Amino acid sequence: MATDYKQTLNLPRTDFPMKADLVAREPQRLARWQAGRLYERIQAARAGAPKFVLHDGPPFANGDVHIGTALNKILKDFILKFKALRGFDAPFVPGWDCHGLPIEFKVTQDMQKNGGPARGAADAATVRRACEAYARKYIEVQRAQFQRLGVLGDWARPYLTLDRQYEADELRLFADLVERGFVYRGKKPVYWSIPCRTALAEAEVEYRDHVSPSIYVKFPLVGHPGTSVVIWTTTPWTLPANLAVAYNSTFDYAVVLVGREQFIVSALLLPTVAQKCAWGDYQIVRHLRGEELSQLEYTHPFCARTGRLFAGDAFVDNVTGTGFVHIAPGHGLEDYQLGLEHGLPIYSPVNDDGAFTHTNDLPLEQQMPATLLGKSILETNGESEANAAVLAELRARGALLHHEPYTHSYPHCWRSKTPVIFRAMDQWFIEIDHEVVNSPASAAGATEKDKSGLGQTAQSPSAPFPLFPSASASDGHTTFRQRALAEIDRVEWIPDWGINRIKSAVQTRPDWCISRQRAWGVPIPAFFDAHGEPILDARIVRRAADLIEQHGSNVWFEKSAAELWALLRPADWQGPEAVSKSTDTLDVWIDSGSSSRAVLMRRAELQHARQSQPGQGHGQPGEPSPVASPPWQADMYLEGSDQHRGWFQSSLLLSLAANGAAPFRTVLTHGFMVDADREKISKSQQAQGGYEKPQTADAYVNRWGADIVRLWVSSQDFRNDIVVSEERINKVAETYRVIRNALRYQLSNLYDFDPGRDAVPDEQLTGLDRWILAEFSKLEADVLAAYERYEFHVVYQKLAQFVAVELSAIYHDVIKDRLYTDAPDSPRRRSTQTTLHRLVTGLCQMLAPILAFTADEAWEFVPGRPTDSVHEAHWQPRPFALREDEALCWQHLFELRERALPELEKARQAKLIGKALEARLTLRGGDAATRTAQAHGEALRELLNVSQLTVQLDGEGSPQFLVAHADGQKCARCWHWETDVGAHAGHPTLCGRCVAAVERCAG
RNA sequence: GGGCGUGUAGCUCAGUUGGUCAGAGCAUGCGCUUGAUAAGCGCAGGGUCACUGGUUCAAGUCCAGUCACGCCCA
Repeated sequence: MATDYKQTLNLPRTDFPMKADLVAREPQRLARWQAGRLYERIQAARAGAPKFVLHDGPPFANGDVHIGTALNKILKDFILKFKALRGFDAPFVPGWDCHGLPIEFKVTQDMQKNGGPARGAADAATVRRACEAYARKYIEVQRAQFQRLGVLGDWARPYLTLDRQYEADELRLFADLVERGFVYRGKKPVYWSIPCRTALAEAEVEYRDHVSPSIYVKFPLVGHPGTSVVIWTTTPWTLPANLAVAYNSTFDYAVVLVGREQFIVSALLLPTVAQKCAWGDYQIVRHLRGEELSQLEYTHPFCARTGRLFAGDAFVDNVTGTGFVHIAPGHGLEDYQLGLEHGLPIYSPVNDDGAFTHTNDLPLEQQMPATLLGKSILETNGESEANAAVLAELRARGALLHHEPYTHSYPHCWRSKTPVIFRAMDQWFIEIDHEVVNSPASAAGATEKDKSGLGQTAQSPSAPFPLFPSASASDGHTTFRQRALAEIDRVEWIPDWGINRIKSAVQTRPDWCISRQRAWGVPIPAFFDAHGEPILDARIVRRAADLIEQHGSNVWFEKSAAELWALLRPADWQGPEAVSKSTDTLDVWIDSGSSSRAVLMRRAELQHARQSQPGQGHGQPGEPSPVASPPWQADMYLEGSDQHRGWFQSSLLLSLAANGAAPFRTVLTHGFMVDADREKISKSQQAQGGYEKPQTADAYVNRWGADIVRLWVSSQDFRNDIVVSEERINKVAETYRVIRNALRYQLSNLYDFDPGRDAVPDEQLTGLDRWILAEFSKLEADVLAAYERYEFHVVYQKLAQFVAVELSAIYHDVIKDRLYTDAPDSPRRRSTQTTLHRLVTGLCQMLAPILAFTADEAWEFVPGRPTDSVHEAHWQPRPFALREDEALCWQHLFELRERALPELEKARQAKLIGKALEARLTLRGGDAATRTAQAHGEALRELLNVSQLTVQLDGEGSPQFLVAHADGQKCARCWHWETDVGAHAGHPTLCGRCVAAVERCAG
């Protein structure tokens, strides 16, 4: 009976499921990884191996993991898994950024909603405790979500910027900056809520319509009697702070005669201005180009001082106003920047209550008239005392040309709902152009550190590594900005245009305002003396760091100024005594930017061996060897390209200033998530209900599984934008199935293969097996190179195409016959099994960084696998090259295959044959390929999957194939058409080859 | 408005220094197979390489400009 013969075949069998069911099965594997401490096992196995340190940029501990954040972590995981697979010791210490406004804002909002203290009256310590609880809650949430993505790391010991030790190290780094003279006190305008008596952040202001007084004011020019420029403003109360007027150098200005006075305004805006100011009868005297205004000076309309005109092309527009913008550097951001450029005082004659006051920025006689003092800016019933008083002054002096109500969008305090003002406040700054010297900084801090005896101090940054090693100036005088730019050149930036981004960020950045009037942050341990003068001293900061390391930073907010001063005042203190403490916190970019000190230097597992070579990847041959890299310097930072101006910059500046070197050797950046229309996706759109697409990582993982998400991440060139769309992910899922099926096919044909017993040596492998191993070896080299360049999309493409073409369409298709029909232990079958075993082993390893779950799942089915998990394996590609003649032979055979397949297809269309095994092929030709075919007829027959092939060498000419139906009868076992079917009496339906196979089995 | 990027078949990507470079895989359509079967194989149709001008004997490949999108500034 024919069906019996099926039992004599070696049909594939495996428990490796065809259906992945990732959503259900991945969590089980994850649980096993965790129970078996996989990360720790990998680390232990790599102890002593060369280090590869990728330092995690801390995501904000707020909300679910966004798909964009998932992309970032997955990319990091690709690299770390790859490095570990290649034998590196590649630890991963994940981190979280915990402080900052979004959390404080949310927490205070919730407190208010829940009937808590209104208007932010809650004390800082209470708010801070709530903030910490909030951050810790989301750290837990995000930790689970990151782990679910298959990201391995030291999740039990992440770094948190709210950890006491972190905060302490951050302050120690800050103390170094203070000691080296980087930190100074200056002024900068901030949003200020008068009723709440507090500074507001951008996120805390809401824009609402508001009616302001719109006024046009004369500013008489010095040396041009009877001539004034005209400015327009909607905040009359800022006029006492006016120190300059801005024009646009690209505009055309008109000088117009009105009665006996001359006014200068933008020519384009003249008609509007003339109408507003009721210049019924005016004439244009002449035109001025913008640059002709640059030397002009004016007299303040009601203060005894003069000001100058400056170009402000960036913000002086030709749409509203007069073409002249009144500048009060203490009351506006653009004003502030222009003021800085021209060395104007950041003058802000408004006190905490929002009332006019004199300050010591200007001589008293130059400040506002006494009639204005004490007037409040805050509106009551739509009227502002300050505005009214200013208008009165202007009217009294005939300076007011026009006044009308004006409705526009204006920032309001989110809590009190009142209009906010922009007001300059004292702030701490880091001076970017600080002059630095080439010699190492004094060790003054170290002695104090030793004395304190509190806590442990992070590794000293100085010891064997000179500060600012990259300095080239011999005169010993360079600015810190120049040092930073030089250091940037020593870092490898991928993609290479990244260096432009970071350089322009460093080149153009202003001094770094590092103080915030917020509660949820690391306190700036400064005091004030009886005169309100600040006390900021490196020794005090270090003692505060020790205190905070012991008690947490809430100690700063809970203890009184006197208590703190008593604890922190150095014994030999000569300076003024403190009477109050600072309540400012550090900019959160100082938090995350300090991780070089608080994490890279702190954690033993992140240290490179001392004899560490200069960073791999940079340093050209022939170039003088640069200073050895410090052992704590990370091999890589990997974040979105927005971080050039963010974390990359803050980390670089802080580490260079305090540790003497950049914290990274290589910086890799990725693009951003965009949707199918290549428009950005954002959480806010989602929140507004306009977006139904889920944008949390979990939403994708729960629908497709982590491996599909990971494969999708790998499939696109992350240096550009990454398209997230259902269509795209479904395509990737399709590729996943193809890969999974190929693995399954390979595993299913190894059920009776024991590599120790059955493996066939290379030189005894069949030609086809040697061919695929050579192809695989090329793939391996390509994939390895792509991984090393971090081009995962190339890995994806190469792997997917290899699986689809070389494996599925060719090799796997062809070897079915030998695997199924040869005797189980025939040399030919064992040769092919040896090859499959090698392929599946290599594929699992190659796939492991990307398909973290699936590669590990398949690995468990590989006979004689060398390690328990694929992630513990050491991937060492085995080159396999064909001899030259062998390679040429296969090249010929595949050329012929290309010609034969269309002929077979034609025959199929003509209903001459169905499957290829029903065909008899005749090849006729005279070229080299045909000669090869004659010599290797059986190999070609097998490659074409036909039952019969005849080769006829015939003069010249390119090869031609003729298709006919195969001769003989179909063998019931192997389905070949053979002329010897029926020749054996015992097996009348079998061909000779099958008779042999069957009898061998039976015997 | 400025800086930095990106723009090749429906999708994701290859296309070194300008001259068979218009390719691959997937998807689609049409067949075949039913011993990888919620699988497998074959064949076919798809692109004026964003657009417009230049340089050149010759340009996805160099230059300029335009448009669209992204990031960062303003």
